[in-house]
Amino acid sequence: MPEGHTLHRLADELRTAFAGRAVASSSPQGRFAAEAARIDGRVLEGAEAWGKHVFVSFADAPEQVHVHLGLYGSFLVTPGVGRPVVGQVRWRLEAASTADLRGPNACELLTPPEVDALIGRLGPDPLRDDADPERAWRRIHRSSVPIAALLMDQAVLAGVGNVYRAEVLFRNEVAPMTAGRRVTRKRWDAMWADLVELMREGVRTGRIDTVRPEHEPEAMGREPRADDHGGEVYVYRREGQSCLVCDTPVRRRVLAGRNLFWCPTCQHRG
DNA sequence: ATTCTATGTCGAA
DNA sequence: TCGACCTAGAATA
Repeated sequence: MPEGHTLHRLADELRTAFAGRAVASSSPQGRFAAEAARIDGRVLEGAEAWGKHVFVSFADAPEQVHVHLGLYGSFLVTPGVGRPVVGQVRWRLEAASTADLRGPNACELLTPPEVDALIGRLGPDPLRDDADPERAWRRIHRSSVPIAALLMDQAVLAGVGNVYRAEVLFRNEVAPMTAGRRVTRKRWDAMWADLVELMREGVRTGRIDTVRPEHEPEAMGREPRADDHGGEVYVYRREGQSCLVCDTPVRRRVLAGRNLFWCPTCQHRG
């Protein structure tokens, strides 16, 4: 379930489990075998997330392993070593703990210039202290592209995915098809602050919860719902169900190949 | 048993 | 705008 919070959480887990330790590195599936062998036995130095990308570094090695989970990748860290391999494991790290990477969009060794180039293509990440939201604003405020598409553009903002996109638009009452240039500065500032808060909470809890206390089912006299993405949300994947705030049926449309969910009543601002 | 779907991204048409 | 990538679990038959 990879949006930015998942990757920052993963970087934290990898550091906690492996930083400062010599790690066994292998590719049970074989597709990362040659690269994994080059890392084998080295001391893992760090792991860091930029948007939806994770970079793992090793002592005495200039190259870093770049991992991108894509739509269905997973990187599971569990205690203990020597566990039998189940299914397709692209990369396995072992040192007291075991980390199994499956189905990634990318798992590759990158040179320092390649890492810099990749990071250079990314917009500010709300989860990073060094993020500069002004860079995102400069792109947004002179764009005719709908704000819903801009939020998903990793060159504009790094780490926001389909759930945070839908939810931050809802929480700030912004109509998704509003052109970037029609979004006010005040609204953008509020959306950025909201993303920082929501995504930090996501890193803390490992799930995406966006519903404010006053709109929780209990407060609204409704039955609690169990969402299949593991959190509580206003509109994401709630097509046809009534809006938690105004009862209007939640709408869905496909925008740039992705499902966009919104409440046509609550979301009316630019 | 098979088809479908997904919180993502790239490159060709 | 579309298919490809590539995996696991859920839904359908």
